[in-house]
Amino acid sequence: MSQISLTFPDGNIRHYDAGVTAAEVAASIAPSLAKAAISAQVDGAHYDLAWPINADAAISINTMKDAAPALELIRHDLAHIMARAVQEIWPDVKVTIGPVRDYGWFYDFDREEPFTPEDLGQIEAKMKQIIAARDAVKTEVWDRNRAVEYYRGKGEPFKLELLDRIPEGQDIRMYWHGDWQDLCRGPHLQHTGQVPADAFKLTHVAGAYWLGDSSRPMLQRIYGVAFRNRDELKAHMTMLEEAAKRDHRKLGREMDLYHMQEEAPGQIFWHPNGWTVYTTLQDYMRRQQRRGGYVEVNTPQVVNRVLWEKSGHWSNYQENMFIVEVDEEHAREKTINALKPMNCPCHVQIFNVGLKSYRDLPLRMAEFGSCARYEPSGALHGIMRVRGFTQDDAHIFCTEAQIEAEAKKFIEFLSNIYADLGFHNWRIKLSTRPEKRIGTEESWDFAEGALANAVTAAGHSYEIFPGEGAFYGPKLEFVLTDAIGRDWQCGTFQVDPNLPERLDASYIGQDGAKHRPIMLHRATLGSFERFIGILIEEHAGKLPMWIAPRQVVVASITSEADDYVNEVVAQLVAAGVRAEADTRNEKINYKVREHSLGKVPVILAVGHREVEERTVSLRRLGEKNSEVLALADVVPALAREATPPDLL
RNA sequence: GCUGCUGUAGCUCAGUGGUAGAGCACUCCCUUGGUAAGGGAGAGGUCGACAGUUCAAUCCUGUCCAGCAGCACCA
Repeated sequence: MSQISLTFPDGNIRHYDAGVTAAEVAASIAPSLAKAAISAQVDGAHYDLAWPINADAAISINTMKDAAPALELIRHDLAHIMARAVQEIWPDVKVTIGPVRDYGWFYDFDREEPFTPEDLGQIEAKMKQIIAARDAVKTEVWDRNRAVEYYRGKGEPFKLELLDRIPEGQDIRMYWHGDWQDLCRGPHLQHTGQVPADAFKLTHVAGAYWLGDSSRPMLQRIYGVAFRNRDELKAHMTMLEEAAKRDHRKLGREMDLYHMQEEAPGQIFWHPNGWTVYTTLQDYMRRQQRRGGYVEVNTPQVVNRVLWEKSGHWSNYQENMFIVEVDEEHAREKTINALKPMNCPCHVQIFNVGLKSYRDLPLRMAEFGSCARYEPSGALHGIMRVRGFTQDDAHIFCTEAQIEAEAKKFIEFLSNIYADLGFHNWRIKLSTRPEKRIGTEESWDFAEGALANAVTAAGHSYEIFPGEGAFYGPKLEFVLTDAIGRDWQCGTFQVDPNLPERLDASYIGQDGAKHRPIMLHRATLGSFERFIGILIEEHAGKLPMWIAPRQVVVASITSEADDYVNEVVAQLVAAGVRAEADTRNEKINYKVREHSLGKVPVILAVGHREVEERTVSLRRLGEKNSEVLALADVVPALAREATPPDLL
């Protein structure tokens, strides 16, 4: 038998017979390690302790202390244990797949009746029994025909389909614990008892399409979370509770920012507080765009279908558009219009008026464009995914050679704005050519290269999402994460040679001939609605002072201070601060509590003492202590704090 | 759009086949109180909408609407 050399993390090299398992390697080092071992990394790949190692490799033995592999194994094995538990309780349920995901796993089942919350309790109890049984786990490599026979005999159509999808030549591995088996590539723990029985929880059931395809059957997906021990599980549950407190839908109500109601699903009734946030942000963006070399325009809401036919939206986007039929006088047929779902076709109309010269390029045309999209009902989510929204949209008409510089300029523009708004953790995705696309390979190479170079030149990195680009060109997406870890695309930068072509945009080049411009679609915040939602969650409602709708509340401690309260408010308002008086007949405790819950950044309390001394007692949101300051000093200081960062 | 769940006062939620309750919020009164809920009284609901079953429906059934969790969608 041939020998192989395994290199350990400390640089040691040991020699073993080829085919040695990680379990044997661990045993050769120390009995304690053999006992603690759960898996190994072999040349970076995650290996089951029982798999043979056939060639020289770098190896390290994993124990429960290695969080990533430990969690992977625990969650993975729990998926199998759950599937077994379900089949033991309901033998006719068909099993499908059950991958590991953030914080846990899920498994999809095919069953007539829905799983109920009580069922989850029953499944959990059964899982604990399986764990307590400490059934040994074994993996076998099966011949394809045998596996097909087996699943045919058992009547597991989904497994048969999975087998079909395993490429010829790849091992078909069967995973066993007790009498139960599942098709699985592993790796696994050595026995079910290695899974902590008190550190997992089944969380919820939801529908999910088989293989993610909406034309396939809908299965029932059971989600679970799992950790290495009870404390980690508890910490996770606490984290979820904290995240729920940041939910913009809850905070939006508590801060009296907006509401929604069923007569206008997916649309927002902005209250005075919310509209203050909105307009503050919009004013800020308008200043930024002016500085950034944009011109601002405004275009119609209701546009005849003829334009949408030309732009291609009518054939590609119609089911997402609000169609408006108008019975015009004297017209033989109804006129069909659509609310604009995007601003781009209208911007091209402006570009197309008059002749444009190469000297006009790049032409950066911005609009706070109100759009209406008939989003699927199940997609609606608070103010983050709505049917009526306003984009901070712009289209840059330019030449191909200008793409890279414009992209770099935009990334810098966006970085500064995100920083001003308190966002420092965001990612850039580069979506490249999809399968269905137009344009030459050279033009794709060029555009993708220009975007990639621009990101690097602006000092950022990007992740590539192959095939995720639009059919006409690649794009950059700027992604922020919400309170419970969901990603939201906000900024975007897309290269589009298609729409200028369709809508016949052109400019006169240096050579005196007509040329086709490239159009760059770009948005920084994305939509004000979504961005405000993220802003609320990011700051847990404690918005930066300059954005907060009510910046200062001046509260009287005794009604004898009311006149002074009004004087302080008047001075603050005159200095440009959004200040309000609270002279209600309530105790100061009550007022402090209420305005703290309402997320007012600064409360100024005034009583006899402050009236006498012409001071205020200043308390900041989230702080216990207050400080007494001279009114003459406080007004300019707060005015400064309340000023948008670009105006300081 | 699909699967499941939910819809009772402004908010959070009890509850019942015989047309409804709590706490907070709101209004008024008392209280003038020093940094996260002072006390009392009062007002407030077509029990999501529409059908059906029933002597009787907020409760049972059906359809629809909306919300929630996922999935799909998100040029």
